[in-house]
Parts: sequence; C-alpha cells; structure tokens
Amino acid sequence: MSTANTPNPPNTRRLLLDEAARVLAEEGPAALSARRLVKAVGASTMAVYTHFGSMPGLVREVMREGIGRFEDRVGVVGEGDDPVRELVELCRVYQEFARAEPEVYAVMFGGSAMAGFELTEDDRQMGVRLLRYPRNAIRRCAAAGRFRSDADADLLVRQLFAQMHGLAQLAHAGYIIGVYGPDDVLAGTLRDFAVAAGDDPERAAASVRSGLAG
Amino acid sequence: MSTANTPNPPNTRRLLLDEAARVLAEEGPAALSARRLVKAVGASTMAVYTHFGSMPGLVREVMREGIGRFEDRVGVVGEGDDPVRELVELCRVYQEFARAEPEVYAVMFGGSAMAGFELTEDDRQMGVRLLRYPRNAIRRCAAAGRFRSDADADLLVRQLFAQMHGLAQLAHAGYIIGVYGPDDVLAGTLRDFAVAAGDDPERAAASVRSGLAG
DNA sequence: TTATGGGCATAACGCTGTTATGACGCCGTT
DNA sequence: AACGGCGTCATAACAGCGTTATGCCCATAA
Repeated sequence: MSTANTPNPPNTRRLLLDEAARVLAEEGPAALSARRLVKAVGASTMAVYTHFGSMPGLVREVMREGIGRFEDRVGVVGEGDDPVRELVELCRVYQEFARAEPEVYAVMFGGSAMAGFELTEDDRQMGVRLLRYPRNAIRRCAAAGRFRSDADADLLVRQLFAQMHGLAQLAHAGYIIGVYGPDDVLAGTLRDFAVAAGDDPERAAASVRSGLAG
Repeated sequence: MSTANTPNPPNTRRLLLDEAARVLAEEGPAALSARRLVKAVGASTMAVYTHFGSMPGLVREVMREGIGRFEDRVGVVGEGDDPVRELVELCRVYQEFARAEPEVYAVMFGGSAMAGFELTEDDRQMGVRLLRYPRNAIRRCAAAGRFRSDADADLLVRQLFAQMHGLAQLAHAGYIIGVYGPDDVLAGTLRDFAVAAGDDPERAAASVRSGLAG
C-alpha cells in the first residue's frame, strides 16, 4: 500500500476538493469548472482526471464528503428520555445542514443537474442509510407509547424524509416566504407528524418546542 | 399591434419551444443546447437570441408554459361535497404533473441548475399563485367541520406544499424505493395531514382512498 | 543502476453560450 | 410609389467548457 490515502503533503487532490467545495458554496454550481479549480490550486486540467476521472467524479467526491459531514452532525444527537424530542432534533439538524451547505445538499438528493452528474445506486444507498437515525427514533417513540404501537416506522420515515427534503429545497429556492417562514413550517410539520402518529397534541407541541430550541 | 403573438405561420419561436420541451422531457436538461435546437428547426443560433434573449430566457419560457399546463390540470378539479377528497385530488394532480413532466417541474420549483438559469421573483409569484387552489380547499375543509375551525390555511398549505414537493423530487431522484413506493408515501402523508388538521381518521382514510382513485 | 509507474504540463479536439455584423423582407408612412 | 424602420435571421467569430493523447519528470522497487 502506498501513501495514496494519507494526505501527509498538501496534495493536489485535497486542494481541489476544498476549492471545489468553496466555489460551490460561495458561487453555486454554475461557477464550478475544471479550469477554474486547477488554476486556483496552480495545477493543470489533467489533475482533475488523474484524481477523479472526470468532473462529475469530482462532484461525486465532494458529495460523499458532504454525506460524511451530515452523518457527523446527525451522530451527535443523543438519546434521552423524550424520543419525540430526539426525532425533532434530528429534523432540526437536517434542516441546519441543508441551510449550511445548500449546494452540497442539493447534489446529495438529486436537486442539482450539475452538467452531467448523476446519482449512482451507491450514492442513493449512502443517502438512504441516513434514514436509520430517524427510523430508530420513530421506533422508540412507539415503544415509549408516544406513537401508536402499530406505527409503521418504514412508512413514516419516508413521509418524514419527503417533508424535510421538500421544506429544505423550497426554502432554498425562496418559495417559503410571506406570513410563515421555514421555521414556522418546520415546527408545524413536526407537530402534525407526531400528532398524526398518535402523540398527544400538547406533549407533541412541547417536544417540538424543546427539540427545536436546541 | 403586429402579428407577434398570433402563431399563424409555423414560426420559429413556437418550433424552438416545442423542440426544447421535447428534448428536455426525453433526454434531460444536459441535452438542451442552443445549437441543437436551432439545427432541429432549421435556423441559426441567432433565433434563440432574437426570440428569448438567451438560453436561460428560453428555459424560462418553457417553464412558464409548464406552469400553464399545471394550472390547466389543477383547474379541472371541481368542488363537491367532500372537500378533503378535493384536497387529495389536487395533490394527486400535483404528483401526476411532476411525474409527467419531471424536468419542467424541477425548473419550476428550483430543483434544476440548468446552466445559469435562476428563478426570478415573478417566477416564484407564479408558483405561489398555484397554492390558492389547495388553500381554498383547506378553508372549505375547516368550514365543513372536517378540519379544526381554527386551522390556519396559510400555514397548512405551506406544510402541504413542502410535503408534495419533497415527495415529487425524491421520487424522481429514485430515493423512494423499497418496501413503500411514492404512492404509499403519498397516501400516508395525505391521511396524516388530514388527521393532524382535525379530521376523523376513518373519514380521512376514506377521502384519501376516494381522492387518489381518480 | 535500471525499470516501473503515478503525477502532471502542454496542446489540441469538439462542444457550449453569446454577439457583432450585415442582409433580407415586410410594414406603415409620407 | 418610394421611403424608412424594424423584426428576423445567416454568417462568422470569441471565449470558455470538458476531455484526452502525448510525453516529461521523479520517486520508488528491483
């Protein structure tokens, strides 16, 4: 085994990935080009192809690292005595990541065309894996008697996934404006989700307030 | 006034728009290029700029026509004696449009980068206008005693919007797979939405079944 | 010491959106 | 009837894009 994976020297691959993430975050997907990246790190276009095979390949690697950061955020939500609150916290973390890295988020879940980049089955698997955290939380809600005992965690987690994704995307696109903003919609959605799953409306509202507060 | 808006002769503008919609639908946003379009209709690249100002301008016009077709679909959902069923029907029509024209739908709601195209405030206004249909339905649900009398239609319609958008986008990206598919998630989401809004679980389930059936 | 192979620069290919220029034909006006 | 203006469009060009063939350099392994 060579030193391929050990980034001891400031290697070009690392520099390209960081610059790509920076440009993506600061100027959006349209500003991302191979020539711009290699110029910024003082390399030639070949660097992109020796390290990533293609521009979509580089985007894929940026996305994979984004998934890693997403998991890091999700992982620190610990269990406690209120599983509904934890479910809410997971959703808050979800929205916070989508707001912090909207372009990476968009690539992760298919919301960005990005000049030929397409999600692979492996990419989707990595995304779906993230659902185990809220699914476990939902199961513990049912076990704790907050949700109906026959609550179907597999179905409910998909519903919640769609709700969180839709809110993140529409908020980023500027569609959640006017009387109610993204935070209002998030709070309402989570309360209604818990209530429909069987939780007591008052307790649900309290857990949502507590979980969104931080 | 000249004949600018009357498409009596098979004019280039119309041909370009139709070809663009066709390419977008059949091969995706990456396949859409000015040179390809003008070659298909036997014109030069200038045609794009005389008629649309730029490629993003052309995409914008394709999107506007898509909004028109969306409104046509939504408009035929008539009122009856079950407002919950009508709300469900509106959501079914929403999902059907997103499935029939996924690329146009993605452009409409910011889910596609499309090489420099960005939503304008006017575009968003046109999208938000579509929400008056479900908002009215929600108000009639409350008036009919199905939803709580203090149900906030402005908040609920945003929640529903986010849920429908998230489901449409994730389904298109291939993320709603496994035990439950998009139709299952849609049915569950709509039932839970109605229940959380105050509807009786049995009546909600019946209205969802009826509204999704057609 | 030599051979192997990864990283990279150069230069080129065909593609993209965009534009300056100039020509054509239609239309309302004088 | 002749004119001017305007909308439409073809040609050709520019810069930038992703991608690749070629060959050099240099570190490591034999």
